[in-house]
Amino acid sequence: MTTAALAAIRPEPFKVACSSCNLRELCLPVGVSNEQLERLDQLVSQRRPVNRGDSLFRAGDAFTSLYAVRAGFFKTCVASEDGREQVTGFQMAGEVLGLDGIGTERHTCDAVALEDSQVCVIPFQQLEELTRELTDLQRQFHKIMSREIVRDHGVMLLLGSMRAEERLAAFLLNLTQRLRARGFSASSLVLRMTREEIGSYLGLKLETVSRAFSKFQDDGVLEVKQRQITILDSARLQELVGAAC
Amino acid sequence: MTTAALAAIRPEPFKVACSSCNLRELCLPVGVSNEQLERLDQLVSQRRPVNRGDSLFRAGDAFTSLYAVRAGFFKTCVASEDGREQVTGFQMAGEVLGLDGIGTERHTCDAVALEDSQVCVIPFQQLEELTRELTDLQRQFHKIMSREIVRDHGVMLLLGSMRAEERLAAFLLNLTQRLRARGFSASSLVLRMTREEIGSYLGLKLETVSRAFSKFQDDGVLEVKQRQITILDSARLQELVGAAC
DNA sequence: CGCGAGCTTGATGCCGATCAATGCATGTGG
DNA sequence: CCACATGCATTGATCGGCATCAAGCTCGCG
Repeated sequence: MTTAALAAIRPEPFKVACSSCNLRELCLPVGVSNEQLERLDQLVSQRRPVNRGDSLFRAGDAFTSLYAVRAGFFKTCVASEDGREQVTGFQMAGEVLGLDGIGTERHTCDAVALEDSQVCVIPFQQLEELTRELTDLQRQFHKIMSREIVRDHGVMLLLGSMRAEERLAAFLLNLTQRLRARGFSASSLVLRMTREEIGSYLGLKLETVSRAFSKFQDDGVLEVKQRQITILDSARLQELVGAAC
Repeated sequence: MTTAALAAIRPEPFKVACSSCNLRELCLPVGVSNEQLERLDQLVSQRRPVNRGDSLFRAGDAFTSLYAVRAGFFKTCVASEDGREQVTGFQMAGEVLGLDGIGTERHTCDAVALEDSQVCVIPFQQLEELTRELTDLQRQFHKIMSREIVRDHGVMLLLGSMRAEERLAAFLLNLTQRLRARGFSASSLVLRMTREEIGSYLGLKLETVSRAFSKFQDDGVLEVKQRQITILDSARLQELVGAAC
């Protein structure tokens, strides 16, 4: 039996190839033609597993690569000198980690896996080289960076001008929207992060997050069972968020 | 008399050329060699004045160009659907505006001049083409985007975990640091924005900003005369900010 | 000079932080 | 298998920082 036939029977469980990745419509390859994708496949040849609780990189680490979340869930957080910590984002499949490191060639935040995860390693210097040749890839890379900036502005609006329940509502709607784009239910989700992590992201204490969840449950907007959330009244959740998130 | 001689006597007051711009060590040309700079000069051929109070672009406008602040001072702000507004940044000479528009090909925030200003217009599509050829330019462009992301993370930390006086201290130190990089005094500055705009940026009401200024003055940290600020005790200001900004 | 935008300062109230106790799920060793 | 520890979440009571409301003040400008 040929190796090709063998591969057909028992394919590599996680073949490292953007061209055959089911996330390619959400990730770096968006808009890149199939023949050009082969070039990207050569570049993104390495996978790296990250266990729950482990960090993919830490603030201060030398920057060499970007990472695309292949499976799992991450948080990124920055710390101030006196130890205060701020979660700056949560990343799910298809999203890119490490953009913060380009500017100074050192990472400026920690990226921590919130469940057992796997990332695709994208060596940055080679990516820059390839984007010089593949204009579609260049365009998509620039869009990813720009959207990160726009996302951050949305969080600044949230932190600067919304009240606790509005923040939580905006957070939940953002999560479900991203989950829906990945084919998951729009009304049922399992939180991968603790109340404390949600609070840090939203500029609230964990007790306040918990109270807001309880309030939403009392009002019939959500059903909350620990980290299992069901959205009962999506319209009301929308109303609670006056913001453009 | 030749035109060259004429030009020597009465040069164009604002020649549009990165190669002869005194901001080139802060702006897009950082790290770009002199011969390559000529290519950039061809691209950045247009200046645009923006009067105080006018906007350079607004949320929803089609995105075509980036803008480098040549002279003056800007704020960028996003608005939520229900009218709440959040200042997302203040930009001074050498800083780049418009990065938010790349992702969706529409601007997502307003950029408003806080004093009579002038920007260099950088047509984005042509910039992308040029970065494919000039690796130093590409590198610098990516760094500028990345630093914007890192800056935003710093603001998120500030908004999420600092108290009023800490926020104002961090804001002032950030401003003076950027002014110093432009050759201005590290201890004396004139604010170009109102208390309300500072408050919006810092997630505070204008009264709180005003009180924090008064407190700093009472404590001998600052001298405050309307918008004329003198820093008397820079070390104490640093202490007030535990953060890594 | 008088107007108005922006700033300061005071009095009061509320939202979310803080402190504290309990509940609940998971895991571990006796 | 149960007892207990541990981590996370919920809920209540109290407190404090900042928002809000309100009144004057300053300065530039027509």
